[in-house]
Amino acid sequence: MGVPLYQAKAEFFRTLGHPARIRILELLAERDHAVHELLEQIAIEPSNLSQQLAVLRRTSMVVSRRQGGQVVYSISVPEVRDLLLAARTILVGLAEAQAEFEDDLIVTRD
Amino acid sequence: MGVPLYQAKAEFFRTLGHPARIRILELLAERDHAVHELLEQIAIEPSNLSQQLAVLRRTSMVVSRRQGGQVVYSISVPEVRDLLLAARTILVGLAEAQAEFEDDLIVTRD
DNA sequence: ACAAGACTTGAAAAAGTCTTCAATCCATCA
DNA sequence: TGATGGATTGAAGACTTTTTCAAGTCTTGT
Repeated sequence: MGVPLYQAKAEFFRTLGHPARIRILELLAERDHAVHELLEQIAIEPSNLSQQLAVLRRTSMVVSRRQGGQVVYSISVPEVRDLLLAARTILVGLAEAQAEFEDDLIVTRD
Repeated sequence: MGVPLYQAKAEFFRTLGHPARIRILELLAERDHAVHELLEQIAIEPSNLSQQLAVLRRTSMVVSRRQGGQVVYSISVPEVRDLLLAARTILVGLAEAQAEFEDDLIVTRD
C-alpha cells in the first residue's frame, strides 16, 4: 500500500501553492507553450521558471518534449482547469463575504 | 485593487497543502466538530491541532464558536468538499497512469 | 475559591521551500 | 568548429512553515 490519500492530497495542493506554478498551469490549460513563451508571460528569471517547471514535472502535472531548439510543455492533467476555476469561485465568494462584513461594520458603527 | 488572483489562488491552495488541514476539512465537511472530537480522529498533539486550526481560521476557511466548555468548528466554505473530491479523482487518475506505465515497462522489458 | 478539562498562545528549534548564481547541456547556424 | 539562443542543473543563502514546549485563558463542577 502507498501513502494515505489525505497526504497525497496535501502534496498535490502544495504543488499548486505557488503563484508562478498557478500561472504556468493556467497558460498550459489554454494551449501548449514553449519555455520561452512562458517566460514572456510570467515575470520570473529563466532558471527560476525551470525550477518551478521541474516541480510540476516531478508531480506529473506537466510533461515536456523537445522540439528542435526549444522545449514545449503540456498539461498532463486537464482536470486541473476545473480546480483553478473552482478556486476562483471560492475566492470571489470569500471576498464578497468579507466585503459584506465590512459593510456591516460601517452600518453598525457607533 | 487587491492581490492578483493567481496569487490569491496560490495562497488558497497552500492553505490546503497540509495533511492535518486536509483531515480537518474532510471531517468538518461531514459535520461540525468540537476540538476534542477532531483530536480523536487526527493523530497530532493538541497544540499542533490548534495551530493548524488557526491557519484555517486566518484564511476564513473555518469558523469557531464556543459552546460551554468546548469550542466547535464549522466549515465556512462548503465548496471545499468538491475540491477535495476533484483532487481525489485526479490523484487516482495519476496513479492509474503511473501503474499503466509500469505495466508497459514490464511488458516491454528486454 | 479552587481544581480540572478543553483549548489557545508565543516563542524557539527543526524542517522545508524559494530564489539566485554559475556552470552546463543541447541543437542550430555561420 | 565555434558561437549563439534556449533551457536545465546543483548548490548556497534567504525565507517560511511546521513542530514542540511551557505558560496561560475560559468554563464548569465541587
